[in-house]
Amino acid sequence: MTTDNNDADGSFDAALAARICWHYFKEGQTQELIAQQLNLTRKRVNRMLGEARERGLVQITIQRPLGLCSELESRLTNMFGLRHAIVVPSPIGNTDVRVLVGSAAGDYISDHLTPGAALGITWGGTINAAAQSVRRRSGEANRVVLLCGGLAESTSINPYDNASMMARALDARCYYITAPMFAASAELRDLLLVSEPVRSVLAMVPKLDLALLSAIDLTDQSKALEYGVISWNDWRSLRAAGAVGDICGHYLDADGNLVEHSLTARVINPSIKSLQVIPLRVLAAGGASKVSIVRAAIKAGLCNVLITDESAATALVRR
Amino acid sequence: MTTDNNDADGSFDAALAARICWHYFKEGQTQELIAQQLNLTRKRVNRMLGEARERGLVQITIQRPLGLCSELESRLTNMFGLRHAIVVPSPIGNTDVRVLVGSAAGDYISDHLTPGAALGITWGGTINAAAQSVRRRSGEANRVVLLCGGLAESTSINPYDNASMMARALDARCYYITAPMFAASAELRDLLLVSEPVRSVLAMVPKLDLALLSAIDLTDQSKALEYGVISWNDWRSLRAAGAVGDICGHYLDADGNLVEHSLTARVINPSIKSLQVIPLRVLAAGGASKVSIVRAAIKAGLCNVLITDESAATALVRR
DNA sequence: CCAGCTGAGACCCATTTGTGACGATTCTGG
DNA sequence: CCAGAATCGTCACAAATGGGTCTCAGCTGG
Repeated sequence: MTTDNNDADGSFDAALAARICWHYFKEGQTQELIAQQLNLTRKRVNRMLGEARERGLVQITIQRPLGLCSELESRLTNMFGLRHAIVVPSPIGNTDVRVLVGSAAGDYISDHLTPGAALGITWGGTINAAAQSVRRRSGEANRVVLLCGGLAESTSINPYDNASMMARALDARCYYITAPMFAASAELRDLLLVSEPVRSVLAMVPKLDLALLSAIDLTDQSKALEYGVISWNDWRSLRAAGAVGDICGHYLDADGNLVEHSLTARVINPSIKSLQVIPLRVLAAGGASKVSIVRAAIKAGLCNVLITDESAATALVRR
Repeated sequence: MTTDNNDADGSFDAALAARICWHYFKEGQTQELIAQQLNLTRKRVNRMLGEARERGLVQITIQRPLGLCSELESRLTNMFGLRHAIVVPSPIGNTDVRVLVGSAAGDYISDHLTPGAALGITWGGTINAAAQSVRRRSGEANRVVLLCGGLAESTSINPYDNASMMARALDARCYYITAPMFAASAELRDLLLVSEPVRSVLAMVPKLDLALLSAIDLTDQSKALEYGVISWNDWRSLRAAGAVGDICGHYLDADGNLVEHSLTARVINPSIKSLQVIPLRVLAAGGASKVSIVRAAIKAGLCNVLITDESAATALVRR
């Protein structure tokens, strides 16, 4: 009874969990019965089901289009000239909208990432959720490129974490920018950009097939602020300079123009141009706080596929 | 609030159902809360959730490989030289094994049917379940070809029904053999085989990319008998002639050889040869009663991908 | 016009599920 | 070997779920 955990995780019997999930979700049996048959306690079955869902071992897909949302989708597509728009219902409970949008993003990736294709990703809760809900595949020679530098201080959500999760789910080779998100000085940044291995990873960006981008906002609910990615001071001065958020380290104002700021000279990221030539630039962001930066990103040509939620979509199509 | 039912079905609000499913499965809210938010009764939400699952509007996928089964899978693959083998847990309740195997078959189709590809299918409960659980797609120019004739008397599961469901799920053009499964006489069969439109549909078969085949057994639990597809007399004489079942109307003995019988001269179906050249010949069949015919099908070169359940797989690898 | 049918909501109840408390068992580090 | 921690099973209970019945309104066909 070998349990080959290809997950880098010791204490979780994926084989057993999969079997339990099968009987529960596919066969529709009761947890009690499954426990009896498998010689487990009901409690155990219950917990493993929960854990399996959390780990994305069971994937639940809802047939699109999602009705009401599809009208918003076509209006977004037409209004902004997008390739695709996907709108999911806004949470009615206190669920994190990022999980929902991310889940839809994972589905989108699963459907549009062809074998052998290269995927660029950024970081954040949305991307994290996407990685969790992307359909597992193996042996399709995909590559994942992380489009930003790392954070030394491990927050709950770390770029390297995001990338590694996504790569694991896709059985992809993963390329990291081995540099901080913000270099200590502009000089250091310029140095790092042209030095290996950062240079060659950044050189991959224009050849990516698909980029999964997230939007960092600069509202007072900004996660970047909460996680301490940017200082309170930077937050204030960025806002003062007109920035409404950033895409992959490019700070934009409401019209999609680049904002100059002391921080922008220290960011280690792919150039705007190299992002703009990626065929599918998927921006996944939901919630009211992301509306401005999403609109800016579209204007800046950084997004031709939008995945968002109903509330943000409604705000976007107004005006 | 337009409800565009592209399903050929009046009384079912797919948009609403999708929204309910989203809040329930993705967001994890309670039926009560969803009902409140959407101004529905809890009962209604409950019923729509059930209906949505039945209609395959929500798809639940469990990350493969399914542990214990994966050992059986590799043994099957090696022992019979298959391209793939997929083994799902046998039902522990009184669930129909065909639904489970069919569901796995639907997943397989979803993963392996490339855009523009042509899919041949047969009929039966397994295929029905597969059609229900295949991931919906649209605009991918797939084609579905039904590989057998029809049954005039509408049983609960009719070939034309299966084909139409599958085609609808894939947004595919569907090609039917406009002839009975068994012609009234051998002469009529020969006539039909060379006459339009039967001839040209059969001519498509060798060019199919993927065939989803089911196995009809001749045990005393045979569904063919139950549904009255073959008479009790034929059943007896076919068994007496050594047949253990049929694949797409080709009756085989335990070693995979064709069985001669008065019935075989009246079957309207694609030739063995034309089936054998299809790159992916997926046989989906589970349960103890199918073991012999599955083994025969593999020997006859009618199957290079097998989807079955644990009990059948165990029996197959023994001996 | 009315008996009968159908579908939907209201209400009710048995089952199933999620979760917390508590005690037993195993693991771990000294 | 032992103390403490972590894990796991048992029990209990509240919440959530899935069916059932009942009733009523609207419609149907005679």
